[in-house]
Amino acid sequence: MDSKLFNLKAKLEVYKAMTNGGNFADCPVRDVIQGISGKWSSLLIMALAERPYRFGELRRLVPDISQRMLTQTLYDLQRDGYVHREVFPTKPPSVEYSLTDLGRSMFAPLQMLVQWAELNHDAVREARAAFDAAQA
Amino acid sequence: MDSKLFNLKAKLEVYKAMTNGGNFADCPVRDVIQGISGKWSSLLIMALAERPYRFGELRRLVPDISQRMLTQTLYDLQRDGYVHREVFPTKPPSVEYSLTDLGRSMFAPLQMLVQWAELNHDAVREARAAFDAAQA
DNA sequence: TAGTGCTGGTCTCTTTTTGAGACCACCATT
DNA sequence: AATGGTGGTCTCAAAAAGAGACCAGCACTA
Repeated sequence: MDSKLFNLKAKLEVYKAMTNGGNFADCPVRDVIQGISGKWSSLLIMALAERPYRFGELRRLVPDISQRMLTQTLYDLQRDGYVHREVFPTKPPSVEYSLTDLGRSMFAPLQMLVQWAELNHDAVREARAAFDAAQA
Repeated sequence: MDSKLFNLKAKLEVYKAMTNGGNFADCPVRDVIQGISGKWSSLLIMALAERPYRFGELRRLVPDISQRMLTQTLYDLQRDGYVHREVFPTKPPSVEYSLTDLGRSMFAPLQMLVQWAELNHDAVREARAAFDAAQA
């Protein structure tokens, strides 16, 4: 099998899905991507990929998230099926958040992006500095 | 038990995982991820990965983006080094946006996420429906 | 017994971000 | 002379996010 041809075909398939046949509005990929492209979503998924966390642990782990946004982002992730929420009847009741199978399967490609970010953050910062210098 | 020490250890573990060995003060992954996690960023990168586009083409391609957000998102992507902006001295002057090498290298892992989204958007939609039904 | 802290939130208010749409100069076509 | 396409900016309203007060329940402490 010709791997280049295969890649091209896969690529075209992806574009087709992305564009919903030429229409970028009402596209399922967009629907899914937007669900995880919030400011805190990917961060929380990365944290929960390591191990389950409780609400207060996450709050302390990500010090600059407001309690309100933590509640809401976890709610949204739970709604989309990435995160499982379990209440334990301890006193006081504790709530544990963990990734579902769907969440874990989504984390695999997300991790690629994280690795890219780690490798290329210098290039991005340099581009930013160069752009700002050129603007001034 | 020393809860402060425990929390600090957990913190370091997670950020180590996220940054693949980096430290907390300079968390590059978050910086980079947030640059492409906007509502329109990934969408425009996906479009420009196909071929260069002009401003008006992009506007028609993504009908529900406002002109203001298109301008701003392209500006941000250009600043971070993902997108190249070239003005052609035609009459009226036309502006072409294209991915840089950095942008193309970033699109590779982003594409993984897009493929995942294409394969799993049914699962996500079902999770959403089930969750909403359970809430009602 | 009264205070203090920890649990996981909700509620309100303010600030930031986004969206909708008017407006702009320039030029070609009709 | 009017119309439409070029790539924007500007203003104002709406939506989203941030800051911080507040809550009930229980455990520990003074």
